[in-house]
Amino acid sequence: MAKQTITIYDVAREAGVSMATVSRVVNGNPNVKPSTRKKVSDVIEKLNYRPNAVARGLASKKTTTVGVILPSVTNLFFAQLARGIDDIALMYKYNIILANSDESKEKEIQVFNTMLDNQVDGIVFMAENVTDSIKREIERTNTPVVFAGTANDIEDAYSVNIDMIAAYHDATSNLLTHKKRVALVTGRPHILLSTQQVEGYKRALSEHQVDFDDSLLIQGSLTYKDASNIVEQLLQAKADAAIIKDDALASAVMSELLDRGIQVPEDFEIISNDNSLISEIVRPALSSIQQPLYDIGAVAMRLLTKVMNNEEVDERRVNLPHKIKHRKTTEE
Amino acid sequence: MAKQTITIYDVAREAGVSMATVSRVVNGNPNVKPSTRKKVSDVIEKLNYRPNAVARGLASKKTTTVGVILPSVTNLFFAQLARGIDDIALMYKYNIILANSDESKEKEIQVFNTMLDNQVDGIVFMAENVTDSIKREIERTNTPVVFAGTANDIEDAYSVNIDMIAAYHDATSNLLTHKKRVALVTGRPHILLSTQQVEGYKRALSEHQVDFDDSLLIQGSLTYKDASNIVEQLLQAKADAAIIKDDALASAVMSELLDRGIQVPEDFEIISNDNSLISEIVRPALSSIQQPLYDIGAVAMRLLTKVMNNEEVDERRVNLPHKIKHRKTTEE
DNA sequence: TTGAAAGCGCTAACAC
DNA sequence: GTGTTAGCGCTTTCAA
Repeated sequence: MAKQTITIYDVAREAGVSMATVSRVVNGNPNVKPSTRKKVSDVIEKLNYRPNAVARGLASKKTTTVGVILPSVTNLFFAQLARGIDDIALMYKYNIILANSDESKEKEIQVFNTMLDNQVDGIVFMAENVTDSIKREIERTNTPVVFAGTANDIEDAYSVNIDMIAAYHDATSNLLTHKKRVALVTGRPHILLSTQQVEGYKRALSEHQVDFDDSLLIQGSLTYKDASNIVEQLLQAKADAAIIKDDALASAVMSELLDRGIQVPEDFEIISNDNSLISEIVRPALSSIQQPLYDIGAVAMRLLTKVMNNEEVDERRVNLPHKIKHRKTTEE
Repeated sequence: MAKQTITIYDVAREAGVSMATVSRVVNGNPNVKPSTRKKVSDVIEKLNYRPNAVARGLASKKTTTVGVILPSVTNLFFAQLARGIDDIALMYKYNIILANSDESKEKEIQVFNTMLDNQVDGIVFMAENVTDSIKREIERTNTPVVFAGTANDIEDAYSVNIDMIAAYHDATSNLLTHKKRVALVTGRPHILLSTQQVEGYKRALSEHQVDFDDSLLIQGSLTYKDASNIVEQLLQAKADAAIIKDDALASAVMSELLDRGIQVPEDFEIISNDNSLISEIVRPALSSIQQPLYDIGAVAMRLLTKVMNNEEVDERRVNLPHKIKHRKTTEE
């Protein structure tokens, strides 16, 4: 037997007031006499009334929920960002709809639109890169969108990130103090993120007066399963150090190197990029570019709350500080 | 300037039909003449009409969204489950609201109720253990709930899992073929999951005629940061093998062991339990209990769709098969 | 401080 | 096949 859903009308009747009054107490509207507030509250308690968020959403045109789109929950990089988003959302009493895009650009657009259908008040968007089609969707809607940890060059976009060029510049410079042939292993070429990383890398190179060597640049949709091939290329190119795009890949590469009797960091230094759990667990522990992942998520969500409330925001685009965390795969 | 939201009414007027007809074509109701279907579809296209899911939810009392509760997105174990859930939800056209409980039992109840407020059609619930208070909430609602990968002893609950007792029995037996002093590192005592794991462990022990030794049982809210303490205890107890509750902890323990010059697997064998990415990446690669995580999630979601549609389900409680995956931390 | 009433955008009988 | 209409449960003017 289905339990009866109890509505605002039931509460009103039972308390001997109008629906409007019940609505007011539920929403903390101050214009209610304390005694009637008490009376209504008691009835709410007694009847165990819970407002229907869907009806509320329809009537008020606000759902107090925000959508979060990320490539994959199993990707620790984005999962960390999600934590920051989640905490701040909770703090500002927004609900979260989290959706995987599964790294598929079609699904990305689909979940984006599903969120709009569900009348989310705003969206935090994360991806490895921003395609033109998703750009178009974002422009078409009035729903505010902020990018978190996602390279983008959209003029007036809300975005929080680190200065990726500077980060890769720093990592490269670090490596260049002990090593001669520093390789760079990034994601697919032509996407903005890779472009930025390569740019930082090249800047450091030229500062140190070393010529860019094409064979030291390895790019692609690489996962840890490609480690063996990558090591092959690295060795061929006589690399003695590398910056590697994520922790899983970096540790796989390191293991492969170790298996071949190459000492890390003596013969080969590594700087990774996620600074996830993995970097601490493997031996030797991975030195890593340290992005304030949680903070990026948190700041992005905070920014979104401002936009949703039409508050003034001074900077649409914020860069948070990064560091190079030296663990055991770089020399002192 | 806000773009005008266009409604079903606009489409109806423009197409010269009634709202009901528009509703019918939007919902694929067959009772529409092809020619008018075409006409309406064209207008929908032209006006770029998108149905408001909130209004639909209110009118139909179905939101076609399901809630997914998990302890943490950064926990790879649950993230894997979430993937399976997500894929099947997509297949059956359900939207997902995913919420972190942050391993807090209060937040767990809060997100549970928020989901009910939002009129989800069903919930997939994941946690390390099921408290009485969440049990009570689940009983209070008519919204179907299925447990995925979470130990529970609720009589008539929908639940998909592995046979944890058997899994730990198998792991222990395996270890016992080469080693004498097999330790067990589990989560907090007194929760059902740990109880099951200990039971499987003890069964194998007695089958192999070895007495249970209290000092070989290490329990608590352990994370990889506790590795050093755990190794201390392990060594003190003269353990030469261990089953360890998750990959992060297992690899941290292994690193600690290695640091102390103890050979794995020669001097010490390890079986881990998540079978995540981490187990493949670390060296030596972790042998592990292999749970069909993705499948557990997928089957749970499939089960939920049946319950939501009032379809017959023959088994409320399903156990999926597990395996012991031998990598490099166990002897052949 | 409170209530009446008109929607929010859609679905689902029911009638034609 | 198609249209009419009464809600779904709530918020929000507006008036009192």
